[in-house]
Amino acid sequence: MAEKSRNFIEEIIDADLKDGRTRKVITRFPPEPNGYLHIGHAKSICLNFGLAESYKGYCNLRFDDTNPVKEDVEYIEAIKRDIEWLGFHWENECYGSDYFEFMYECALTLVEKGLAYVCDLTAEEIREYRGTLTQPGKNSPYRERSTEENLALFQKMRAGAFADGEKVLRAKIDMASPNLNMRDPVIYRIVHAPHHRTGDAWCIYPMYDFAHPLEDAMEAITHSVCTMEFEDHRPLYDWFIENCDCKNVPHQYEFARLSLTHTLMSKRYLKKLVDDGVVSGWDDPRMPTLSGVRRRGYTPEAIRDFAERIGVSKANSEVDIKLLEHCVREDLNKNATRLMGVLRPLKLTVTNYPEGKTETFMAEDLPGGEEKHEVVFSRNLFIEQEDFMEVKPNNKYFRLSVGGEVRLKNAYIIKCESVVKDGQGNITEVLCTYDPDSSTGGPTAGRKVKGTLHWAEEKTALPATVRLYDYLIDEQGELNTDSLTILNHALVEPFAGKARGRGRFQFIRQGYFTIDELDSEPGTLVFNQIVVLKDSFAKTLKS
RNA sequence: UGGGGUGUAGCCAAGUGGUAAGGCACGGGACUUUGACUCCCGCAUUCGUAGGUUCAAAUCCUGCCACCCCAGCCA
Repeated sequence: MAEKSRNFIEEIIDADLKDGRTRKVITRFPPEPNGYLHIGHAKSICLNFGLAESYKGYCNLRFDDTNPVKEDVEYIEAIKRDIEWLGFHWENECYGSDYFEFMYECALTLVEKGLAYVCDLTAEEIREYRGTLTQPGKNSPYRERSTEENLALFQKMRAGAFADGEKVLRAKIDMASPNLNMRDPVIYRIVHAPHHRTGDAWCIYPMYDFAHPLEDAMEAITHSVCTMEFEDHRPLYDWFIENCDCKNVPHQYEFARLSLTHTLMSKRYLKKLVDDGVVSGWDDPRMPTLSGVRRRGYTPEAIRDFAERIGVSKANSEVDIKLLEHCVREDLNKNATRLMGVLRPLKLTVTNYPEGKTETFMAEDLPGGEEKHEVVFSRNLFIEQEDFMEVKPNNKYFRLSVGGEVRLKNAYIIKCESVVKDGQGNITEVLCTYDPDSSTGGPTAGRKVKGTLHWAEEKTALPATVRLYDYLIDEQGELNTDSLTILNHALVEPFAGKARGRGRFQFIRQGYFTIDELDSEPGTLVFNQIVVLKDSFAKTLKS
């Protein structure tokens, strides 16, 4: 049995700790409050909070709210709820906007050092001056303004003297750098829009590249872990830390973001699904959001286990969603209360069982477990339509057919004697006899029969609405609107009533059904079916 | 065709000069009052590729190939 290997970031930290560069590990999880967290964020959350946990440091939750037009307080609460649900605790709840004054001071420092200037070029002109991937850019005509003029102009920007887009503050670095991020990046832009936290206190807002390192420095972050696309922003990150004379020197490290097969995770698409009404909201059980999979019955333990298993590396990869499903099943299998349920009821009458008689059997909550609940048996039952065929198709058929025997789980072995049909020839009822000695502990309890069926008793079973969330995309890769939501009625054992709102249970064979904790509709169950958003659907959204 | 990054099994991923961990998936078998679970067994003579160094290379060197990211006043 091999030891759990350390990921490359842990090795960096080990080295930093060893040679004294770091005394206490401080990380941060810095979402922009512009959408809900999804499984991809879970990887980052587990990494950042997990690192802090295992090195006995701490992790801050920081809302990177430097762009007022995209952000909203609605998302802040949702994000906090999801992180807590995953089981992590932040040391400090921070906001980039809390540091606006500090960032402004830093910008002033850069201006005073001659390392930043106010530029009057339009957005289009800046793009033209930036050059291309293969050609160097050229200097802005405003690049050589005097420090005094820059100071005055920047202060006027803050004071609201200019309209949106009229001027920007830029870092003076190198317009010929092969790294486009270093070609005099914009660090402040004018946005006359109310900010969800600072209101109209500001009309200039710092850009990510400028704000992020300063936020990290402000919070004494030691290891600023982000995704690969920021790798070539690192020289800029270091440039700001150095030139703004930061006391704390954080370092940025990058890892590959999570990509899952059959799943779309960009906020842009998820937001479109919500805005277009394709789903009922960010927490629709078909969504790959944390709030969505939570409603689908995923557990935080399963997600954390998944994050652990996929590892952390720099290789861009696509993880098979089967691994996520495996983690969920494994956790559910250990902890999910077992109940029986019948989705599409087919009447079953035990003809040799006395009318009016009932018996109570004990059913294990978990296989082999101590906890049990009662199930009532009588002459009048229901089984799943799918579990019956008048004529068995072959010898690999494990369910009930005329002349065949099966066990009703937790109860008796029954034999199908005949069926009742309606005028159209549809089977409306199955007539069976039972073996009175075959219940648990009985003389013939050990008899081997082909299969075991779930069942529900006519009078004691609870009706419930089961919502089957099916694939958004059919096998041909086309959007199948008919399958979006299928409502079914089901009968479940009385125990379901007690479990409602907290329990999870395994249902029938293939899937896990969970009790929807967030749905207000009583007795609503959600079929644990993963949402599939195939590439073709991504194309549909793009067009 | 500028810069940055990544290539180990169908999918992730360890491995840091001493002869390819582990998980998922998959296949076979045992067990079973869930066709589930559990338990066994199998699954890379080879690490993108071509050379080189070495007693020894996935690991070091050189060339080549493939894929990802960057030209927002988004993050």
